[in-house]
Amino acid sequence: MARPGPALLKDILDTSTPTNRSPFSRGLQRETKRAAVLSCAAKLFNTKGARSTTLADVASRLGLTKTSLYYYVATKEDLIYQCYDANMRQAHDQLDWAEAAHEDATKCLIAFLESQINTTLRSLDGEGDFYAAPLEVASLKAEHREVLEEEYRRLLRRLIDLLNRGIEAGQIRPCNPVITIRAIVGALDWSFYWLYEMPRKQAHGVVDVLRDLLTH
Amino acid sequence: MARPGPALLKDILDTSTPTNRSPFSRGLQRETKRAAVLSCAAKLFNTKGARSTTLADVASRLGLTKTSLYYYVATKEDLIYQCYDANMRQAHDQLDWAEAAHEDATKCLIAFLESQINTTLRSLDGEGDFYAAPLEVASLKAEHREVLEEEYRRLLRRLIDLLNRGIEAGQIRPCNPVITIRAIVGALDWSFYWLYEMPRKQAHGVVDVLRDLLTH
DNA sequence: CAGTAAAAATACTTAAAGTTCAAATTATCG
DNA sequence: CGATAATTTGAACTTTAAGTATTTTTACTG
Repeated sequence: MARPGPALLKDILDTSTPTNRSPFSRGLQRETKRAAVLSCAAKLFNTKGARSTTLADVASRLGLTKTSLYYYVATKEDLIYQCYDANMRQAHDQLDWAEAAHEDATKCLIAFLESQINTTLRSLDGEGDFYAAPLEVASLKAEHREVLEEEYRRLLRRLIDLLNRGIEAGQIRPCNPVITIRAIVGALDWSFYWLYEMPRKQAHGVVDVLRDLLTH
Repeated sequence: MARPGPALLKDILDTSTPTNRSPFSRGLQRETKRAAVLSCAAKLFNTKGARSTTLADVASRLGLTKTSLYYYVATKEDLIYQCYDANMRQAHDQLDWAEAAHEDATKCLIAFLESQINTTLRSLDGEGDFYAAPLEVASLKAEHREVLEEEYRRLLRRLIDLLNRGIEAGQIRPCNPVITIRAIVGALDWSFYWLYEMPRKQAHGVVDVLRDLLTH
């Protein structure tokens, strides 16, 4: 897997403009950098596995020493958790957004899938967004795992609800909503890998395929 | 996740019958035990992640010390690889079997999905079979990872081919075969988790749902 | 029952990677 | 510029778990 070019932390931030030296800039930069740490870690996690990625790996790609990471995260477990949690939050946010934009349940579901695919694609292209495939949730401490699993179940419930409404409205053909949603979300969880090896044009058509599968 | 009861290695083998003391019994027992080691490891990998599971964890559940495991596997990496590889082989075997049993491409595809689901269910119920969700392939050494990924791609190609034939025959409605197969296989890769929390009766109906999704 | 090979245990070494701490550097602002 | 706070670092420290050498136990065989 070809990795995007180096993403040194100092290159991410533009400290030459006055804006970034405003009274708030300190805090802003810190949060921006924190996000950059998560994003960088997420990419490495996708490439070589979260548990096998060392903090030195992450630091090195950011042009830092591993000690410096502790300025942004408490522990490695915390780093993994934060990555997964950021993705869960983003998924819920995107669903919120889709629900606000579409009265129609089917359209809403499709819009959500589209935004998820787009996030993953932007992550692959190194365009700010990041996506960490939640493959190693099971390795987290119970306290973290349970939070994520609860949010995951809540997402499933929301999607199942939309699917049911789509079926009731006659837009989506009758199917077992639980299993159908599991299949779709399962596909999305792995999408990092298969979208990578797909021409971008085709990748953007994935949503159409999913829509056809559901509605026709 | 409730774990099945202890599966001590000595309890797995019945050494009281003459059959197991045949000239070949030594070799047979060794292979049986090796399989038991893989099976036990696979279950723990599913529960707490492959990389986070220690050899001591595996050994302890088998009623052994971790040193003894080295009698059956070369390294921990080897253990993980063997688990994943066993699953890949089994998938191909099951597909071979399905192809031998069904001339019809659609029936063959469905039969394969059914056997995969059944394997996972038997694994969950501790009935001999085992399934290790291949979530941490990315963490393996390139040499191991590449073998598995090649076999994975080969499986995808075989399934896509079946799907195409089913579409040509008019049994499966037109769809993008690459993405559809990715979704199905993605769903299967996670099935360990969602089948677990599903009533067994419903779980056995998963194949019907998938069939409906493809054919109607 | 004794000899022999397989299987497992004990005790140990080692390596890697997570984590801490005090010191040094850098940036901000009066 | 000089004080102060934010950021980063180097160098240890700690822990954990993989892996090894050796011995002991167990089970088969003649």
